[in-house]
Amino acid sequence: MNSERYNFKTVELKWQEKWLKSKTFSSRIDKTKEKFYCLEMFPYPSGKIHMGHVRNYTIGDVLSRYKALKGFNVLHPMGWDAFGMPAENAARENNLDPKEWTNKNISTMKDQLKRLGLSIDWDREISTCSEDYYKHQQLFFLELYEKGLVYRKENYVNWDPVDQTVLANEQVIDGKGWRSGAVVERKKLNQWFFNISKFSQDLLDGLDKLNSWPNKVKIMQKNWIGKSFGCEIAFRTEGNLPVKEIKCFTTRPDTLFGFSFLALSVDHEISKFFSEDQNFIKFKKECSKTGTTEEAIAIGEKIGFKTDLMAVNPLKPSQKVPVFFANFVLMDYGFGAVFGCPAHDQRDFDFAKKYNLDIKTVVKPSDQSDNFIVGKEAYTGPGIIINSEFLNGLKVPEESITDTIDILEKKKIGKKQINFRLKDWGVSRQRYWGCPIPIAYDKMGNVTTIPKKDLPVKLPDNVNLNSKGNPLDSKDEWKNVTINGNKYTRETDTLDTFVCSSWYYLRFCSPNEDSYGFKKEDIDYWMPVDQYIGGVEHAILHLLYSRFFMKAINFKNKDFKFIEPFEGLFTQGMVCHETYKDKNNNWLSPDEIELSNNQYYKKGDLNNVVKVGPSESMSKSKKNVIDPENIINSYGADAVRLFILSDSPPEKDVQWSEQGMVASYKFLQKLWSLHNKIKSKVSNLETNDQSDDVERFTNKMIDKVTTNLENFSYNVIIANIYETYNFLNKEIEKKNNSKKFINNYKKILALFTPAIPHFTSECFEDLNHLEEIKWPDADKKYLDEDKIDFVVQINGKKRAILNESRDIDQESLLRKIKSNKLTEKYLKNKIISKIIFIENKLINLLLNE
RNA sequence: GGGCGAAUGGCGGAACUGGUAGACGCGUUGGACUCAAAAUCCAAUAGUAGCAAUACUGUGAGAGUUCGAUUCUCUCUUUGCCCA
Repeated sequence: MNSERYNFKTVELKWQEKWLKSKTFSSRIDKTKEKFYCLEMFPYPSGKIHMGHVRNYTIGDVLSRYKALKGFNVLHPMGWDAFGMPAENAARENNLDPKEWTNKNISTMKDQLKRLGLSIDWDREISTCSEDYYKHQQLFFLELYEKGLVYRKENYVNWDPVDQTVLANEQVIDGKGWRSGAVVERKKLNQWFFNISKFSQDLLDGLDKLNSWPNKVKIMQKNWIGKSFGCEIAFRTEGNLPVKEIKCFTTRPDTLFGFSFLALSVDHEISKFFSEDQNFIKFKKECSKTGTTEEAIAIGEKIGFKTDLMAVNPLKPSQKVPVFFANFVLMDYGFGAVFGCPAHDQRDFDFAKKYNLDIKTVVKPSDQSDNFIVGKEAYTGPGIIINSEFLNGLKVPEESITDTIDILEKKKIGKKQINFRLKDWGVSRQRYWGCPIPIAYDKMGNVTTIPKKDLPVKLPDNVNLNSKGNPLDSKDEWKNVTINGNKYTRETDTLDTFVCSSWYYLRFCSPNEDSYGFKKEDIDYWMPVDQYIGGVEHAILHLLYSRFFMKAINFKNKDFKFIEPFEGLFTQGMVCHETYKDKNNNWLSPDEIELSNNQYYKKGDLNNVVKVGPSESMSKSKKNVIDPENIINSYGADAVRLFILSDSPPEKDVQWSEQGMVASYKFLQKLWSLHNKIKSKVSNLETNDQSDDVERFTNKMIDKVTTNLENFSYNVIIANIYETYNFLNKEIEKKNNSKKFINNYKKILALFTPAIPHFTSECFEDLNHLEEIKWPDADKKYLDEDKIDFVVQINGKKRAILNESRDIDQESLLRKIKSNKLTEKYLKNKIISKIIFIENKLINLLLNE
C-alpha cells in the first residue's frame, strides 16, 4: 500500500488488529531473557478515558515498546480498578445495576485504549469487581487475620448525617460532606483494621532502598509515617477522683517548666467518671462536630472542659495545674493526653488564651535576652532554654530534648519513646459496591471467619440502592448465613477499594490462577515491577498500602525474595487546558467558544465575550476537558501520542493545545511523503556517494534517542524525531548511495517506533522489511567527528569558533588562532598570561592588559 | 506555618559530569504557488545599535566561588505541589 496521503484510519486499525490477532504483546515466562515488568496505574472505569489516561499509558507504552525492542521479555498488562463509589452513585441516579454500569464502562474504555495502539497484553486483563479477583482478596483477608494483622475495633469516623454514610478524609471538604454538604460529625463505629502501623519502621527503612523513586515521593511517605522521638511522662494528679496519675506522650519534654495545663481526649478512660455529668455530655457532643483530620483540628476552635483534678509538674512538685478535656486531643495519638505548654505550641497557646491560663516562656531565640517573653503567638523555633532551673542554657532542639529525657529517665519520671504518626488502616466501608468482608457474627456479636471452602462471599445482585446507609444491611436473605449448622449474620461492610489495588500487580503475573491470588513461580519471575507509572496523587496512600501488603503477605512465611513491589516509580504530570467563562461567569467548554477578531465569543453569540482563565488540570467541573476519542478519530492515535509526548517533560504538567495537536498530525503527513521519496530511491541504486554524513547522523541519533529514553526525556525524543526529519529531508535531495541510505533509514524507523508504532510498522512493511525489528546500537566510530568546533575564548568571552582537526594540541591551535583573521585582532600587542585548554572543546586565553 | 520543587525569547521547552544559551515545536513576519483562499513549500525570528561585517546586553533579583556559572554556594522575590 502506498498512497499520497497517509491514511491513519486504515493503517492504525490494520496494525491494531494484526497485533491483537498474532498476540504480539502476549507475555510468557522465558528464563533465557531478562524480564521487564512495566505497569501503569490501572484506571477506574468511570465511563470514558480522559487525557490523563492517554498521557499515562502513552508514557508506559513508549517504555514497554523500547524495552521490547531492546530484547527484554516485557510484561505490560492492564486492568480495572472496578469497585468504588461512583458506580454506586451512578447506578442510584440512573436506576441501574452497578455491575452493568461498570462492565459497560470497561468495554467502552477498553475499546478506547485499544485505539491508542498500546502494547498491552490483553490476555491478562483483570477487573477487581469480578469474583475471580475478589475471592482471592477474601482469602488474603483471612490469612492476614490468622497472622494477627487484621483486627476490629471501635473507631471514630467522619459521618455524613444526611447520606447516612462514612466519609473518607478527602471527602470532607471544609468540615462538610462532599456530596450532601451536611456538616460532618464524628461517630464511633466498629471497623476492621489492617495493622499497618506494625510495619511503620520497616516501611520507613524500605524507602532508603528505593533508588529509582522520585525523592519527593519518598519524603512525602516519610512525613506521612511521621516518626518522632519523645517521652512518656506520668503526671501525678490530685483531686477527689480515684485517679493517681495520667500518662502523656510528648515530643517536647524540654518545655516542661512551661507547663500550664493537662489536656485529655474525651475518650480518655477518666471520662468514665463524667458519664453522668450533663455538662460533660454536652461538651462531648460539641467535640463530635470537629472533624477527625489533623487539619480540621488545627483550624477548628479549641474548646475545653475543666475538671477538678490538678496535675503536678514532675520536675517542680510545687506547681499544680488544671486538667481539662479538650477537643484537640485524640485518643489514638500517644495516650490520649498531652501536657500543655502555651508559650511554645500554637494550639496550646490558643487554648490558654481562651481559658486564661499561665503562659510561661521557657525558650528564647538565641539572639534575645533572658527576659524574652512570648507575645502574640507561641515561639516554636530553635533557641536556648530559660526559666527552667537545671535545664537552663540547653540548646533547643539539639540538646534540650535528649538531655531532658535523660534527666526524666534518671528520676524515673519518664521514658524515652518513639512515636509514629502512621495509624492503622481502617478498611471497612459501609457500601455495597466493594469486596465483601469474609466475616460473620453470632447472636452475641462474636466474630467468626467464613470457612475458606465457602469463599467467595459473593456480592448479591439486585440490591436496593435507595435505602439509607449500607444497602447490604437491608438485604436479609444475603445477610443471614448458616455455617456448620449454626446461624450467623454476615459482615455487611465491604473493603476499602485501596485493598483491591494494593495487590493487583501480583495478580497480573498469574491472572488465570484459580486456586490462589498468584502462583509463586510467576511472581519469582516477574516481580518486582521494574517501572511503575502513575499520578503523584497516589504518592502516599496507594503506594504505602501496596508496600504494606507485600510485607503483610510475606509476614511469617517469608516467601518472597523481594519486599518492595515497585522497583522504579515515575510520576507523570497532569494534562491542563485553558478555562473559559462567559459573561455570566458560567464555565464553557473549548467547543462552546469561537474566535473572532482575536477575541473569544460564545459560539453563535457575538455579544457574549468569553473570559479566558488560566490553564488548569482538565476537570469536568471547569469544562476544560478534551475528549480523547474525538481527537483520536480526527487525528489518529500516533499523532495524539506524538503530541502528548512532545510539549513538556513527562513529569511536568502539559498544556493541551489544538495547534500543537494539528502540528503533530501534519508532521506525520510530512513524514509519510518523506518516506515515499526515500522508498522511490531504493529503485535507483546507481549513485555511489562516498560521504558518510548519513551514517554519522544516524549513529549520533541512535545514541541521543537511547539516552533520552533511558532518562524519561520523552519530549526531547520527539524533538529528535523532528530533527531527524529535517536532516533526511535535506539529505534526500543529495546524490546519496541509496542502499546505505535505506539501511540507515530503517534504523531511524526503529528509533521512532516507541512513539509512533503504527506509522513505523506501516513503513517497514512498505519497505518489505519483514524481519524482527530491533533496537539499533550506535557504532562508536561515527560518534566522534574528525573535525571539531573549538570554542575560542579571550578573557572568558567567546570570540570565535574554529573548526580544527580532532586531538589538535594546544600549541598548534594557538598558532591557528594567531593567524586567523577573526581572532588575531584581539591578540595584537597583548601578552597571553594564561591559557586554559580543554581537549577537543575549548581554549580560553587570558591577556595582560 | 512546615517540607519539597520550579523560574530560560511572544509561548511550550532544549542544553551530558560547570565549557558555543535558546535544540525542537507553536506563534509571528516576509516570500513562492494560486484569479483568490485553504493546504503546501522556502526564508527570517532573544533584545539593542548598524546597510553590513560586527559590537554590547541577556537564563527571576542580588552577592559569592571559578579562567569560565542556566548549571555550584548563600540571601531575597515570585510561583507550584504536598502536609498542616
